[in-house]
Amino acid sequence: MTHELSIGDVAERTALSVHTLRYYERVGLLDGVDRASSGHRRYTEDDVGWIGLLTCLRSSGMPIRAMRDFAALRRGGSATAAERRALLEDHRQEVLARQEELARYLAVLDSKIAYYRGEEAAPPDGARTAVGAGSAARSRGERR
Amino acid sequence: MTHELSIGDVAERTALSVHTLRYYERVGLLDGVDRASSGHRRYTEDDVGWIGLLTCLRSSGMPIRAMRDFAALRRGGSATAAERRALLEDHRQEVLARQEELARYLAVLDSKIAYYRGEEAAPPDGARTAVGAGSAARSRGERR
DNA sequence: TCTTGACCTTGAGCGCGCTCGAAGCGCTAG
DNA sequence: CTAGCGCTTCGAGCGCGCTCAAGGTCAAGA
Repeated sequence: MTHELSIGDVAERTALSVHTLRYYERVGLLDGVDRASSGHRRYTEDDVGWIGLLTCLRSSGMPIRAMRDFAALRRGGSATAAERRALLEDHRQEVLARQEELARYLAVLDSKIAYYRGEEAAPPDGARTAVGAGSAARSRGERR
Repeated sequence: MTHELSIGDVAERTALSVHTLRYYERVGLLDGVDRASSGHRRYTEDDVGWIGLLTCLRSSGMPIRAMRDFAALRRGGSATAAERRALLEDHRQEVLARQEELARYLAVLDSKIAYYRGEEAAPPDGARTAVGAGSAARSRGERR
């Protein structure tokens, strides 16, 4: 009764486009998706679950490259469980760091907004108000 | 005594590259940067403050396009204060929403990690664990 | 005097993550 | 029978935010 899912079905359920699903497969995030005799992809419930996890990683800011590594480990089976866990824990730290960073920016925004409300004194358009600047330096791209 | 700053000085102080500073000017985020007789840019402390605010907006996920709008309003002087405030408040909401979203993904990650610790039962690699899926649908690009 | 280096402009290039166009096949409803 | 739709592949294209290369000017130090 597991009426194997078409790419369109999966697109609907995961809120990804069929384009993106095919793209994810191309770049190595999804492997071994079954095919019907017609050549059409047939996804299992497990595939959908895995795609859900991928979406969680992606939407929380993990780059495709790292997701690919994670997918590769998964291919390696239970022997790679510790590595996968480590990867997830690293990512968890990134997410926490990002949250904290956002909190700091929020504080800046709040003070700016307060200034515009005329409830607080602040310099004309944003001197002094900036976050550390020398603090968190380089990189990363987030998404959603 | 306000020894006007060169682009290199500002790059150092803002942790942006000189390329980025020139790019920001090109796309309309910074206007009317003074020039020395040599044609070299000379930034004021106020410029540095404004760039700090821009960096805050950018790093908290505001796209360049919206920043451009904000810069345009600023050009409009005090008459646009209310609009600028509204823009900042909208952005504040975005940041809050993003934080909450990250919190949800964090919960997923935590349960996955717990599973890998063998402390919790979870399906083989991520069925069922996904966030709402039909919830927050489209868009946005974040950064840092 | 010569060299170095920070600056200038213009325009091209890049990495990322999709997104789409073209051409074609196959199932199903009318 | 045929129209239409959803699927297939392959490769190109796009939006974003930088980033860099080329070629030139200028000013200070060895």
